[in-house]
Amino acid sequence: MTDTQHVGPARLVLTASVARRYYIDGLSKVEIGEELGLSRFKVARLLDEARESGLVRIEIGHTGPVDVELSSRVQQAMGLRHCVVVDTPEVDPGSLRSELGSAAAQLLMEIVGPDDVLGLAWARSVSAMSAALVRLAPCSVVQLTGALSGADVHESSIELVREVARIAGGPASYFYAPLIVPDAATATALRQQPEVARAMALIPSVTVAVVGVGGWGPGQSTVYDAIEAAERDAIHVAGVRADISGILLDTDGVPVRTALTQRMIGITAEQLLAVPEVIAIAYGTSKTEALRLAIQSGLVDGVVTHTAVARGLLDGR
Amino acid sequence: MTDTQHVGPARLVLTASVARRYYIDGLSKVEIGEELGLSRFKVARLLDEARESGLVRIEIGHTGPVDVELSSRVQQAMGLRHCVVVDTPEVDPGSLRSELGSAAAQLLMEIVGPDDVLGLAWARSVSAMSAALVRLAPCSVVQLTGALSGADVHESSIELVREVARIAGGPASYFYAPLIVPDAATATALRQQPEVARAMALIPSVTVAVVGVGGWGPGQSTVYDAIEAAERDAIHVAGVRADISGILLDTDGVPVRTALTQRMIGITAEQLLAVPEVIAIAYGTSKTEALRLAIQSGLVDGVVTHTAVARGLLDGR
DNA sequence: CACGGATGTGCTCAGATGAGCGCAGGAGGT
DNA sequence: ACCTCCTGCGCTCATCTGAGCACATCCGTG
Repeated sequence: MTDTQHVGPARLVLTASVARRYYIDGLSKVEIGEELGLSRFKVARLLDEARESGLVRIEIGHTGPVDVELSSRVQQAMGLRHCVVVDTPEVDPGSLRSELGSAAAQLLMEIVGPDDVLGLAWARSVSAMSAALVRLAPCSVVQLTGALSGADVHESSIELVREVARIAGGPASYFYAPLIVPDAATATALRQQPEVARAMALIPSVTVAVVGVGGWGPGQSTVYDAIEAAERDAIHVAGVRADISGILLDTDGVPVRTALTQRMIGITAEQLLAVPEVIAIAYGTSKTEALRLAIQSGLVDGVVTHTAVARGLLDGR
Repeated sequence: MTDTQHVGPARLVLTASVARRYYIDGLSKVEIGEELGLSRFKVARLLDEARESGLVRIEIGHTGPVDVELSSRVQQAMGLRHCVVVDTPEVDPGSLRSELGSAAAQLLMEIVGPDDVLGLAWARSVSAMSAALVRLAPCSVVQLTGALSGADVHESSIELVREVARIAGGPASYFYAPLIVPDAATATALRQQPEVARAMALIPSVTVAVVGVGGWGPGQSTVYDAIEAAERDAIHVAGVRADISGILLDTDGVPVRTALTQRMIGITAEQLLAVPEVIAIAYGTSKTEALRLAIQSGLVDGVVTHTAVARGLLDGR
């Protein structure tokens, strides 16, 4: 109850001595006890007291741009295998994207080995990641989705795959096709093209995939931005709230098949689920709920994001 | 050598998770190992790494006005039984004195028990201490030195003893005599007065003494300020550099007998040495060296001072 | 291909540690 | 004075932990 009950300065200093000897100098409690003429129990109790009273503070700190402590909390809270939270005050989407791209690149460099098969979905953030990659284990690189041309896109899905494969020094599997085609028949036809079929046949062998995440709203998803208003609304009415590189998730994070699904060339929800390690990159607070759904879906095993989104994930619970 | 060698973010976050589970949540290494699928050795190594890399920081903090960490360091470095360092930016001697008086009072309230016999030397800082005393175990209080009248002194040595005894609720032993008399014969005569002799006979029974410390220079020692210039210089030439409530110490911290010694009514160096616990109050950076000598003399067992002096003590080594 | 060094991992075993228990001394009520 | 509660202390025993060792793997070199 009385948390700040009065303790005299002599005891305070004694406690500090014990804490310093233990935590800073690394002595054992027995040694401290012998040195100061205390029983080891007394030493242990003083140490407990020191921590409870806040006399010793233990902090887990930043080392560079990633907030490891927050990363760790999000990882645990959301049940993720990997989580990297970049601590940045940046709000400009472009700068944010390149910072996260860099962090994702570092993560990839660390976790991808020569026996892995790396799958890349098309997303501006994945593209930003490739720009920050400086080396990579010599793994195969597989294209997961068709490309989507946009105003600020200088790289196509194919060029993304080829560039990453070049850095890795491994084989690349790619195909020329758009992510969205006008009708299901065209999609079916495209999928059956030998080149496309051969590339997509490799998808089940992918061990690490990198995908983007967006909400179902303007500016949050390149898919949303690429289709007609009527279809956007229909899909929203169907409950879709998030988009993982073309895979649409409803309000419960469950993948939804829509008319649009038929018209897309890329990895399916089932296939993505089968990938052992899926890393999602998400930036901008407006995507917080989309990211939550993506995690909830079980499709995503790792997340690269920034402080504001990470806080949102934790607070929303 | 390469202290900041490159470690990937995934490992960093894993390390942070382990550190959080261990230091914040208080799990054992075995539990963490089971939870994260690591051997307990791996967990231990990650924790070592975390501390070495500075990812976890352990700080011993301030609680109130005393800098417990610095206190503890000074205590250990100087081989003291007690040390209280008040963290204050204050430089005005009066304010400093009252802050240290308060700290010394708290220390005294803590360490004095009913079986102790408390001896008080005359010093402005000891007077400041009495002003901050709010309660005390019912111990005897003994006057150690005669009084010295000064410009800013409202309390005599006698009043000091009586006031502290009143707060403690114990018997007081005091005598009416000045600290310095004109000649040795007067001093001898005074010491033989029944009242003085009776009071001073109690000095050997003192278990805790509080004294002031000054350097041998203007404004640092009330003794220095109270005598003639010629005598000051002679004593300085004799090597005296510090003054513990009338006991003069040379450049090696060894008590020196001078002509002045004969003329003082108060505790002797031998008697002070015999007191189990002598607490010295010292403030002002100019007294740093005097305090060091006082500690070196072996007469002083506890110190109450402020940050600047404490730093000086440590750095001077 | 053999080699040595560097690195990462888990094992053993002695020593350190934590949880809970019982005891002693003091405070306060009757 | 007596009792009881409460706090602080050290003990025991089962568990945890650290230091050092042995082994596997990787990697560049001769």
